[in-house]
Amino acid sequence: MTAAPDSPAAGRAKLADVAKLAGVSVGTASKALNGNGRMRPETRQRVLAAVEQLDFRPNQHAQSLHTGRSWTVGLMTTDGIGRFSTPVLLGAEDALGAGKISVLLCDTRGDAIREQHHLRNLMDRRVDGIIVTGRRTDPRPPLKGIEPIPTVYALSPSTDPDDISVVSDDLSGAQLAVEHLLATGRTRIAHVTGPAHHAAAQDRARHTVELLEHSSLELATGRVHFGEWSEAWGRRAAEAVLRIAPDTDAFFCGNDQIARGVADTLRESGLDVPGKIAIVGYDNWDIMALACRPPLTTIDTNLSEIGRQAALRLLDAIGAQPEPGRHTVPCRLVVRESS
Amino acid sequence: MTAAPDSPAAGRAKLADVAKLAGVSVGTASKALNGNGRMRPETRQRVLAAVEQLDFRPNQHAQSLHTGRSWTVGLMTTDGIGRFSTPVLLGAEDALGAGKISVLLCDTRGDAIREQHHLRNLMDRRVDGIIVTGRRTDPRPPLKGIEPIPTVYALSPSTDPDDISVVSDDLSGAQLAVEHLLATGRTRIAHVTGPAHHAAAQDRARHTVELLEHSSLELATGRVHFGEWSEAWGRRAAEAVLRIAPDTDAFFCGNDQIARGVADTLRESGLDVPGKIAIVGYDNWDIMALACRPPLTTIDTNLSEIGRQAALRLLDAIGAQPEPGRHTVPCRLVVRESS
DNA sequence: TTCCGGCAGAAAAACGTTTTCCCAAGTGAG
DNA sequence: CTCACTTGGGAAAACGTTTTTCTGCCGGAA
Repeated sequence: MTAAPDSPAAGRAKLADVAKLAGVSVGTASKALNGNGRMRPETRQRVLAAVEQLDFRPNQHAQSLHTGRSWTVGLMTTDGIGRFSTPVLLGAEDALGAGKISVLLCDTRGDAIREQHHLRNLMDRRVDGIIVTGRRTDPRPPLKGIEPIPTVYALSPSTDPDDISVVSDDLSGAQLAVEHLLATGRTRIAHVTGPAHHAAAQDRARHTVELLEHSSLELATGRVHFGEWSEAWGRRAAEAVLRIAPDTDAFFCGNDQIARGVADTLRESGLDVPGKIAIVGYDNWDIMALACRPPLTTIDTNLSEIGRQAALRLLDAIGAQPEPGRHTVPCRLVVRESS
Repeated sequence: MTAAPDSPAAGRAKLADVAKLAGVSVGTASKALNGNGRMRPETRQRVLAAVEQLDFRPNQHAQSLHTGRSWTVGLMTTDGIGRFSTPVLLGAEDALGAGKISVLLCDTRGDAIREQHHLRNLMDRRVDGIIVTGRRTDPRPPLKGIEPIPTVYALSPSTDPDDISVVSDDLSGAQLAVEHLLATGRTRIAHVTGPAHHAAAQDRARHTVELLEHSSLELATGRVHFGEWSEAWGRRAAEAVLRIAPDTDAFFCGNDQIARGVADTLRESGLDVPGKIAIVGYDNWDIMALACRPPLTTIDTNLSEIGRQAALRLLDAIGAQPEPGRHTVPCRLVVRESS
């Protein structure tokens, strides 16, 4: 039982088949498809009809071999695909998919050997570009040995200012939080956040202090409480803050987990949130923010927008219009019941 | 200022360059590289040395064009890249990366149009295979129109039993939980889980009931408590259970969020966990399980192992050794302080 | 010496496009 | 009626491999 001559099982149609059916040469068929060259409209129609009839789809390997473009970009993530890189990744995939570009996923697990390995692989595949995303906002050293391949760093900027980076605007985040608290009448604000050696913690803390100074205020406890990005730390820190400054009327927390820890301690201490004390988190991690009692007011970092912009800037760079430097994406305030 | 003849900037070396440097023909150089054909060891060495010197790397597009293999598999995820698909995806990427195969990421966002679009794209790229992963364990209809491309369904099995599926073994999960509770002396066990229309909830509940019957026991409240996969539901359900059956001595929950909700209610009711009541969750979602007070004993579904196995079975299928059917991956009990 | 077999390596075909170059026929002007 | 141009379309080169086929050459046996 052999397949009928024009059955799909007879193997993918190639351009030569299309040409034969349309009664033209391969070259002409190609031109008809791509709109190049000049020919009678009627001829073009014949080719297009043949394409339709045979369900022809060009072989991308042949195309890529000839043009040198693979219509593929590599997406390197250095920390598994965590809570942070995932939205970035999806944003990028979305923006690229619209342009017929596919995403090759590479996870380095934070391992330099693996990173180098993936890099070779991407270069062997002649990817058109690379997006690098990391776990946190701390700057990272640029990829080495990718001379001619356009690259964009998302979330974690490159340490080289001549590279293209797209990052979250921590200043706008701190600003939204502080201004929101001030606008709702809070003046004795405590700041509890992650490890001091994380850029995210450090930057947000600095901005917070400066913004308060701008309004002639200072932190309720006189200092920033650095710790971990965990609920447990939030709980401990809340106790400490209340001991040092019982009149605190707001907590601005470095992330939603800390905020939730704070909320738990306050609730269990019988302190009304938001009646007596307001809480603002950071990240808008829905699972955390919504499960919190009460649901958290928080700062959304627009991660998928960061991914989208990284993709668009990569497209620009591939098109030879790179805009080097560090580009920021503003945050968004999400008001819920904790403030 | 032109680049030195053998500088990397002089453009990628091609096999012809290698051949010229080694003083052989391209064909011979190719054979030397791939270990095919016969030749004097010395000749092979000369070629290899040239490869080294020029840092030659074969053009994958040319290879693929000729061999018809792309050394690429598509990974279709139907629900963004959520908490469930991510580990599966990483497991698969890991297993495939070892075999020099790269992963093309496609997110359908649950949209059929988008799914079809990605499918065309994958076929145009002549991927060697496809892995499909979904949000939950509910079966899904098979991909349409991929006749000749090997496909494996991970996490969400295909409704067609002749397809290859790799899923989590809900029976083993329920078994580990129930046997652990029985072994630690609990006999009045309540089961709180997600929506009744989710296969995961339904299956685990059924197995739980059957396992208890096996030990001549029944559920503390006489029935399964279906609801949502949320902490809020866990909190409400715990109250209900305690009202109906105050002598309940253990909660087996359908996921870690529910378990955490239960834990919160119990703690706030002054009931000692695990002294008076034990709690077992499901999923081993570290963020939830560890932040819970006390840290949760829970069932780990080995998601990354599911991804790994899906990849291996896909490799088999690509190698023309498919093993159709539904393959299960057993769960693992993680004991912490809640039991 | 002649033949045959085996071996090293060269030459060429093939994979499926795109693009450049070229030719033939038609059109208009002088 | 020719000449120069334009226009439609064909032929062929190119992309960089792999694989198959082919050609000398050498050694050994008759």
